[in-house]
Amino acid sequence: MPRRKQAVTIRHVAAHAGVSMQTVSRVINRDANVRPEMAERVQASIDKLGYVPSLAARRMGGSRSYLILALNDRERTLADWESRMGADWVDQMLLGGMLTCAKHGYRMIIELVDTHSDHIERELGAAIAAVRPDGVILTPPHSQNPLITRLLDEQGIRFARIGSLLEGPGFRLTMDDEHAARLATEHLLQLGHRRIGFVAGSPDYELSGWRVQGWRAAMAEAGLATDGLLKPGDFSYTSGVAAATALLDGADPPTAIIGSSDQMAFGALAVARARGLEVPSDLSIISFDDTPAVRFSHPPLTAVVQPIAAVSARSAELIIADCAGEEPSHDPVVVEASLVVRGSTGPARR
Amino acid sequence: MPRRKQAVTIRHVAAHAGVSMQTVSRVINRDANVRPEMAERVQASIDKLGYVPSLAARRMGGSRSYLILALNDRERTLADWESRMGADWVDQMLLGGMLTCAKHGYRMIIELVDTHSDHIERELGAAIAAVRPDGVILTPPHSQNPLITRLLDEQGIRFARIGSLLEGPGFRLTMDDEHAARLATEHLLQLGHRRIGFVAGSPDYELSGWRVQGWRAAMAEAGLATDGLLKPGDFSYTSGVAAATALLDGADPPTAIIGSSDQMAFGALAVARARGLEVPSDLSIISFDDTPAVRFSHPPLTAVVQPIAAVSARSAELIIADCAGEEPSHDPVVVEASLVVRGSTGPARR
DNA sequence: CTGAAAGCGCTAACAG
DNA sequence: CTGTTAGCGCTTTCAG
Repeated sequence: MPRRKQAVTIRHVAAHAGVSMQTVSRVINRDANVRPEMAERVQASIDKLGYVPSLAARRMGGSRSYLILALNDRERTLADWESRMGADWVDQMLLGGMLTCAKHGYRMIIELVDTHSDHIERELGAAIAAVRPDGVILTPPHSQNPLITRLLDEQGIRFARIGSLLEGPGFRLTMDDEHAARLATEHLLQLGHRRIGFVAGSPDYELSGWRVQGWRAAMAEAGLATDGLLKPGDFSYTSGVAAATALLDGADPPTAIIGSSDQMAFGALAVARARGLEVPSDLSIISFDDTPAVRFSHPPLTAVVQPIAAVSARSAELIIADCAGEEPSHDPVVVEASLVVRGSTGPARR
Repeated sequence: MPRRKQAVTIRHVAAHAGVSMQTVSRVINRDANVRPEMAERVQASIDKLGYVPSLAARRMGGSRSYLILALNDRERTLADWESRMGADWVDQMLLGGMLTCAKHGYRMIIELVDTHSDHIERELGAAIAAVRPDGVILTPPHSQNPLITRLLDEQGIRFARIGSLLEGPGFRLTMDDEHAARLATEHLLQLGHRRIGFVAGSPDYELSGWRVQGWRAAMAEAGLATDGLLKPGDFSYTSGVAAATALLDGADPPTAIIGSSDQMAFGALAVARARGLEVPSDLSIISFDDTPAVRFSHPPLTAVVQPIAAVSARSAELIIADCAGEEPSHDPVVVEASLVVRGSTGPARR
């Protein structure tokens, strides 16, 4: 094989511009201590030679790695990919995170880690040792896993926790699930619904509780009772079926159901269909997530949109700004979710 | 901020095991020239200390970067992500490529590059200079872009070309689109169809031609004419609508249509519906790609499955084996596509 | 504001 | 088979 063409290094640029390597380094790192004309000259050489610094060498030099790790739950992610049902959580993370990284010269690397695993620390530790990322973006349920956050904290690696408000290190970001649940509930209230059922998400997720709170609060403000209207679930289709069945079998069944995930809402839709209930005329349904599938059901689902791309982008920004030395606030960042009205919600039947 | 905990390096392991750094290096690189007992002792120290070599340092040492770049078309990928219609090309690449990389200690980095851009070389060159990947996986249409393949070749970077059989450097992989088109055509022939329309994909893609060939060959073998049955398309929904319209407006309209993409097949489905044709009783439809959306249409589409995960995995394997010094064959690798029969195909109407 | 020196963690090329 | 030596390309000291 032909010898790999030697790439242009900082040394070449230095020679070309007639300055020290150090000055070139200062220019590429936007260091203030460079005379403008000097910087300009160096920049000209950089452009001329098409110089791009090597990530590996920069890392070795003792500075940043310009790498951000996006951690996702291995089991769930693989199941999503293999089932090919269109769940696009990772894509949205890439859309927001990767593009933001690119804008700042960073790259994003996706990493899958088991949640329910005793060697979680070994797995994550190995990834960190190998990659030495400048930051890690944690999604639920990792974002609230103390094994993970502690490890990261000990290693002095900054990280963002999406969907967690637990005290502790790391940037916290939420999509204000409570508010989102209110939005959904209020939409139904405006349509005249009075009995609105709610299917909770897995209790392992902080945000499951927030969503219940939002629904409860909106119902309370409307002066409505919630007795028998809350059913547990775990985000899965089957749990949605079970919850909807329980809800509709109740003494005073709801005319609308909010599911804490798209899958659970689909479960409710199936139950409705099986019982000959028309959606939305007999039963309105709202889901959480707004994954692609909700666009394809009949009717398509009114859904709470999780702005994953936006929150990933913010996560990356927080990490990158922190790397750059900007002293950032550690207050939770809120990227508000919104409601997209589609065909699964309509006026309550009188 | 607390000083970043100094990670364990090869030096620590060497000291712990009482050997030279070089010996440790040999062990982690599975070099043959190490006595088994020695290797065992070193490995014990590695495990004890939880040592994981730094990617950056390995790169700097002059060996591999353990990074593989997966190049995708920027415009199309972003459009897919933003539309949230469930296209999962990137996910499938990750599923196959990332997992394979992980198995060998590599990581995969997704990179988006404009196809129709004059600064394509600058963009790609910069990515390569920064990352110094050990290999690049090219998907269509990049895989047949001479600007890209030449650049990679000049830089001495190995790469895999998915969906291209053009002569030249790089590993070539296909999903045997010709065979796939035959499969689809033969399925329809068996159902008694004699007039089978075909909507071609964008002529910018080599595989568009292969698919047409497969269809033509199968028709010829069945002794059937193809006059007026081939319509051009560009993979898009609207082109599918146009093609299906032209086909059904023809003198002797087809009873079945094969679309070279899911989107074009959806276009055909829409046209059929608009004309009051029942699918599959009045018109059978088959699509190429098998993206998630085909599972959600009514009826769900019979489709040619593009085994993107498998072909990405093979790509990564080829690159990694090549890096490891194994002398690989440069014959095209074929990962066969398959046909999934769903509800959009049925017996031809008599 | 700029330059020189030292070293990051690892591996290649040699010695032994 | 194992150890020694010399960098890789950059950034961090620290001088000027």
